[in-house]
Amino acid sequence: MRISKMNKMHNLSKNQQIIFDLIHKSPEPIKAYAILFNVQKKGIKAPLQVYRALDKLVEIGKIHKIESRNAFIACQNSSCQVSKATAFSICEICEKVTEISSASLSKYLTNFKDKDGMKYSKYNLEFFGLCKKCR
Amino acid sequence: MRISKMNKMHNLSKNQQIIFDLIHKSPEPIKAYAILFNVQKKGIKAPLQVYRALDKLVEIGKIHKIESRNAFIACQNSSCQVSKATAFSICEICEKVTEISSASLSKYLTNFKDKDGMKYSKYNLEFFGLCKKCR
DNA sequence: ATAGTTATTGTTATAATATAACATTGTGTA
DNA sequence: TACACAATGTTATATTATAACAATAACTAT
Ligand SMILES: [Zn+2]
Ligand SMILES: [Zn+2]
Ligand SMILES: [Zn+2]
Ligand SMILES: [Zn+2]
Repeated sequence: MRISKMNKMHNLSKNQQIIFDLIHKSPEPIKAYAILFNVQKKGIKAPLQVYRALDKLVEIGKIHKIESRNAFIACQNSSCQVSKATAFSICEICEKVTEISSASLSKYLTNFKDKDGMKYSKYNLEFFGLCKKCR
Repeated sequence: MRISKMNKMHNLSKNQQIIFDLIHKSPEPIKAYAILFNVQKKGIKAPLQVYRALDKLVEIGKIHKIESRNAFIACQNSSCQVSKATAFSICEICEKVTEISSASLSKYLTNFKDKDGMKYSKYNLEFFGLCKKCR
């Protein structure tokens, strides 16, 4: 039986793979139009092609959007099957972003209840400060 | 001695006041161009006039930007002198946003250290889920 | 195999969000 | 009064993101 080129394990499609590879090798968050510029040599010509791949990659947790920067990074956790509980530290000088994977932080936030006793299904946390190098 | 029209206590300038008033009476986060549309009758004609007022209002903690929505709400805490430690709950259906003021949450996050022992000077947290009405 | 279904791609145009640059006026301070 | 700084006005432009439509590729279930 022939192996499918695209199966249930979220194997990436051509555009998704091209764009993921670029984000993955980028040392800092990369913006949509910077991605577009970089993949034009691979035949991806239009913003929509980029945004569609980004949407999918975010949906399956391979990348995350840094909301305060409108930029994207590869998941550094290898455990974010879904982007529903994310935390990052962002250096305000060099713009380096690190994904925080702290069991106690995620436990605290996942279990957090507001004053009405309400729990939430998803969160995104961005810390700001200066990274080691920039202090 | 004459009382200054604009003093150190962050009294708002004309445009800042107009725009703050609008945001303050808005029941949900409002976007920059919706603000622009609403204040044109008051003589504010250009996006830059809106964005400049927004920048200042954010800086002094009178409003906050909801990053995932590119929209602005008035501070609901009356204690955010500066926008450096913010947390919100966002309903994914009706888009209602509530500012969370939980002493234990802010204490936890303000004191949070990453695995390098690093503390951060600022954070923004957005929780997502369904509000009471939408469940 | 094959029809039906869904995901992905390609393409053009346009919407929505945000800033640059420059000139001018208002305000607080000394 | 002079200086410095904050705020305003204005035009143009940059950046980020989506709408709408058509075509192809891949998966599902007979
Ligand atoms: Zn991740
Ligand atoms: Zn840094
Ligand atoms: Zn506040
Ligand atoms: Zn709701």
